[in-house]
Amino acid sequence: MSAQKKHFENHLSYVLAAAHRSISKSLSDRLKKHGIKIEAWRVMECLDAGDLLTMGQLAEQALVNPPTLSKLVDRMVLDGLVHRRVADEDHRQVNLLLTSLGRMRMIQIRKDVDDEDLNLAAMLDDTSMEVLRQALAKLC
Amino acid sequence: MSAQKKHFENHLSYVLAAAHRSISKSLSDRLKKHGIKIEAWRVMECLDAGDLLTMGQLAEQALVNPPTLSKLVDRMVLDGLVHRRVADEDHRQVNLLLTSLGRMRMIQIRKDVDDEDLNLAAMLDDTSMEVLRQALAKLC
DNA sequence: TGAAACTAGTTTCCAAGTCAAATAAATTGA
DNA sequence: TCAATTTATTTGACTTGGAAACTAGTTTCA
Repeated sequence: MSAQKKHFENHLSYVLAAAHRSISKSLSDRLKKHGIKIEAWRVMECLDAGDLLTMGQLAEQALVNPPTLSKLVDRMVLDGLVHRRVADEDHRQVNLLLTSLGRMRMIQIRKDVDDEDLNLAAMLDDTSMEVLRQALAKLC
Repeated sequence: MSAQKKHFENHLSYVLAAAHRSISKSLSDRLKKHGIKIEAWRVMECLDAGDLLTMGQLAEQALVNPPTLSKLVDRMVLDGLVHRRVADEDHRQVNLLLTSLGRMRMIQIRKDVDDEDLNLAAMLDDTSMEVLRQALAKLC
C-alpha cells in the first residue's frame, strides 16, 4: 500500500482554508438571490454600526484590500446602496454612507446570514463554538 | 455616542474569514521567496502523499475549482514541477505526477510552511488548538 | 512660507479566476 | 451494436483582484 498520510492535513492553515471555503460557498450561494456578495454585505453592516468610516477603515473591517473596496463601492453606488462624501476634516479621506435603500436591503440580507449562522452553530456544541470563536480571534 | 456593536462580528463566517485572511496572507508572503502559491504547494503535497490522483480528486483535496486547477497545472508543468499522464483505466481522466524537481522544491517549501504553523501553534494552548482543529473539520 | 515628504484613495494593467460551452471518453439500454 | 446519456477535463470569453503607479490633499520643518 503506497498511500502515506497527507502532510498538510495537519496544518492549521489547511483546515482553516477548507472550512472557510465550504462556509463561504454556502453563504454566498444563499446571498445570490439578493444579487450581492458577502463583502458588500459586510460593508453595509460596518456602515450601519454607526461611526463615520473612511475607505481605509472600511477596507480593514470588511476584510478587503483598498483597490478592491474602491471598485466594489463603485458598483454599490451604482446600485444605490451607498454614497461617497469627502470627509470634512481631511479632504483626502472619503466617508461612505448607507442610503435608506441600502439599509433596507441590508436588513433583508441579514436575515439570511443569521439563518445560515444558526445552521453552522447547530453543527457544534456550545463550548466548542466558544473555544473556536476565541481561538480564531487570537489568530488574527 | 453613536457607535453600536457591529452586527457581523458575532458571525462565525466573519471571524473565520478574518482568521483565514490573516493567516493566508502571512503564509503566502513567506512563500513568495519560493515563487509559489499556497495552492500549488498543496497540489504538490497531495501528489507526494502516494496515491495516483485524478484532476478531480486533486481539485477537491487542494481546495481549488477544476478550471482553476487546470490552469494552475499548466503553469506548474511549464515550471517543471509536475507532469500529466492520461489514466490507464479511464482515458478521460488525467493523473498528475510530481517530478523530482517538484519533489525537491516541495520539501524546501514544506520547511517554511511547518515553521509558519509552529508560529500559529504558539499563539494557542494545546487543548484549544485541538478543539479548533476538530471544530473546523466538523464544519466542512 | 513653501518645497519635500507623507498619506488616502483611485486607477491602471496584467495575472488569475469564473461560468458555461466544448471536447472526448465511457456507459447505458433499446 | 450504436445512438443517447453521462462523466472528466479543458477551453474561451469575460470578470475580478492585486501590485504598483498616479493624483490630490496634508504635514513637516528649514
